[in-house]
Order: sequence, then C-alpha cells, then structure tokens
Amino acid sequence: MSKASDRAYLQIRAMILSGALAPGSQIREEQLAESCGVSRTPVRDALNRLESELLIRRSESQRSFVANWSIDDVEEAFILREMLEGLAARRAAERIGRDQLQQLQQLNAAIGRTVQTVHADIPAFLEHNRQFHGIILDASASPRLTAALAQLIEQPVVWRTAQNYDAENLLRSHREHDELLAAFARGDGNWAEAVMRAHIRRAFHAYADAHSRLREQDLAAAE
Amino acid sequence: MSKASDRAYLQIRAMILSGALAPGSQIREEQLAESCGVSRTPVRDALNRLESELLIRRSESQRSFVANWSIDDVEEAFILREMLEGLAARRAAERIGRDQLQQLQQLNAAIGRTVQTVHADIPAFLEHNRQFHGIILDASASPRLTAALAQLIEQPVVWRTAQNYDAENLLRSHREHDELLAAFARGDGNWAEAVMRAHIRRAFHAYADAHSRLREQDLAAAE
DNA sequence: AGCATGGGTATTGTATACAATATTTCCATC
DNA sequence: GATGGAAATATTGTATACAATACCCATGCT
Repeated sequence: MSKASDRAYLQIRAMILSGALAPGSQIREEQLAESCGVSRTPVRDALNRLESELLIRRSESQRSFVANWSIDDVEEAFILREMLEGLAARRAAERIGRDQLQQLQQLNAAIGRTVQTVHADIPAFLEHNRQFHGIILDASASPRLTAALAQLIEQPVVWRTAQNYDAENLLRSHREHDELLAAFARGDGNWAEAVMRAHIRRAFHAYADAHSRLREQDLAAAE
Repeated sequence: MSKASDRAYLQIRAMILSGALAPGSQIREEQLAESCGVSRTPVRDALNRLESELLIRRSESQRSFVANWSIDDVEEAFILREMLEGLAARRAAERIGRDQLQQLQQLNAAIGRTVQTVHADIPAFLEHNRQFHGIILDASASPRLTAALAQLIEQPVVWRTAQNYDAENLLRSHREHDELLAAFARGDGNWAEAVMRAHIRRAFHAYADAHSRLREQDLAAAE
C-alpha cells in the first residue's frame, strides 16, 4: 500500500495493540487523521483494513469502535491459527528450499540468543518469531492461506500480555522451532503439521497463563 | 457498507465472475467509476475489498488487474474451504438451535425442488446453496471463521463452470445436505465435520470435471 | 414525569481537484 | 538501428469540500 495509508494503518494498529486506544472506545476518522498527520482518505483505508482484521468493529450506522477481545475470542483465533499454520507447515515441508531453510535456522538461532539472556528481550523475540512464521508461510506457496492468516496474526491482548511470558515458555518455543526445522529438513509434511499444531496450541496456553497472572496482579493492585 | 461502495463492489465482482472483465486485463478506476455511475472513491473501496479476496491483483506499482485463477488456485481455495467449513460444521452442530435447523431444512427442500426438475435451475441452486452454507456459518458463532471464509467463497471460474454441472452432482449435494442435517439434529460435531469435508471435496471434483468438459468443448469449437 | 418530536451538531459517505508517480512516446545521440 | 533520456500522458494517491445521515439534547405535549 501507499505511504500515507500504510503509516495510518501501522500507527492506528499500534495504538490499538498497545491499548492507547481503549477497547470499546469510539474512533473518529478526523481525530485519527490529525494524530497521524494525514487526511481522512488514508485513514479510511486503514480502518477498512483493521475492520477486516476484526481489530475494530462498526456499529450498524458505520461508526467505528475498538474491538473488545474476550479470552474466548483469543482462543477462537488460536484455533484457526492452529489449523491454518498447521497446513502451512505441511505444505512448506513439501516445498521448502535450501536458502529458506537456512534463513529459518539463522532466525531460530537469533531467537535462541534472545531467550537465553537473563531478561529475555521480548520485543526482539516477537519480531524474530513473526519473521520465522512469515518465511514458512511464504514457503507454503499458498496466497489464499497467506491472506487468511494475515487477518489472524495480530491479536490485541496478546501483545500487552507478552511481557509476562515466562522464560520456560520462550525456551520451549525455541525448541519447537528446532523440531519444525528437523521436519522441514526431511520434507516430512505430516511431522511438520503435527509439530506446528502443538506449537500454536502451547502458545495459546502460555498466553492464557500469562493473561490470568496479569489479572491477578490487577486485582492485587486494585486493593 | 454504504450504498455507492456496495453497488460498485457488487457490480465489479459480477463483471469479474461473469468474465465480462477478462482475466489478466488491466482495470482503471476511472473507467469503472463511470460504468458504475459513482465516483472513484467508492470504486477504490471496492477494489481494496476485491484485492483482499484475490479477485484482483495489483502490480508493484499499484495498477490493478483481474486475477487469473488456475485450476491449482481453485483447488487451493477448495482445500481451505474444506478445512474451514468443516470446522464451521462441527461448531454449528454443537450450537445450532431449532429455528436455524428448520431454516436449513426448508432451504434444502427448495434445493431438492430445483435439482429434480428436468433442466436444473442452476442460479437458484447456487443462491439457495449459498444461503444454506451461510446459516451454518452463522450457527458456528465464530466471527473469525466467517471473516476468513468470506474471502474464499467467490471463485471466478466456478460460476462460469456451474452451468456444466450434471444432474447427478446436484442431486448428491442435496443428499449430502440432508446427511449434514441429520448430524446437526443429533448435535454430533464429528459427524457434521466429516460430512462437510466430504461435501466440499466432492464439490471440487464436480467442478474439476465440469471444467475439463468445458475445455474439451472449447477445443472442439476452436477447430 | 415521561415520551415524542424537531432542530442543531457530530460523523461518516461521496465527489472532485490536485499531487505524486508510473508508463509511454519520441527524439537525440551513439 | 539501438539506446538513453526527457517530455507528454496516463493512472493512482491524497486532500478537501460538500452531501447525507445519525446522534443528542432541548423543548413541548400528554
């Protein structure tokens, strides 16, 4: 997409994911246009995109609100990701080339380094992780799969919760990626799909645990 | 969406599905705006939507072209539909209520009537079929599933090929729907998912057969 | 007091003008 | 004749003005 539309999209999405725009709160195009330094036209493009990703919802009269993701919504998204990324892994295993495999190995090595420091660098982990899964999606050579997953990868609450991931779970992610790479190296689609599904499902529980831990902190702080 | 945007979307999509806009041909916003009787603004909205549905693709410099779906593209879409609609059927079976079940029964009865006439009324069949699957999607109560499938339901070549479906396949669709309804009535998610997956997969082969039959006709006509 | 109704305000939808960028054409040069 | 580049043209991107619609509040009626 074009410069202004992209900027608006990224900026608004960041505001939603970070919680700067509170869930449930109304959104006005003109205000966003001002805060992004563009006109309403690219803002509207961005809002359409965010609506299709379910990060905002629209009232019957077309007014926009920040979506309110419940824990059930998050699980629903994880269930779909499990299916779709599982398929992507299967296809990738059957198609991946030397160079892509090597890229994945380097990325996972980088993930290993961020994970094994005393205080894990969560933003770096998330970014490397995103790239890792992106390469697999490319290797799956399925534009429809890519399009379908694009709607699901960003989940509002996940990012705020990520800071609470424990070292154990991050390390497991790293190891599961390694197992995935083994399946890729052998071109074993069945294995790759199974590992990926387990990987995503465990990630869901890691999220759920971190989420409930956050809730407890909130309750304690509220006293 | 709003009136003008919707009209543009529906009209352009119809032009693509009917083949009035040839696959691979370039699209100019202004020309479409003229032919739809609206300005470029709603046309651009429509094009964004159609791009996310992969009915049009954009060159690196943002020019739009009608997508060229190969038989592999169609199969890829069917594979995804099989997974996603299978999940939808499972969830629907576990959640569906009396009234929705009754609606489905009425729709399938209507499908039965269109199928058993001498010359099957294909457009009516397609429309009823669309409604049938839409109700199941509603009953699955999964907005993300709905959003993901919305991108996949319209397939360019499918519509032009549908005229070539044979009576046998239409009748099978009708019977498979009935089996699906039995699974729903018992609330059996496993059964519903299995039937739905088989249903979609058979539909793919029905499409592939009709497609190759069309190709033969074309070759014969070209002599 | 409660509710309906009307008008003013806020917000979104559409059209259009203009800016930025890509593509093509044509001419000069080698 | 081929090639490179610059001007002309075509096309898309963005801003803004205006139109349509929804929302809100105040007022009057029952």
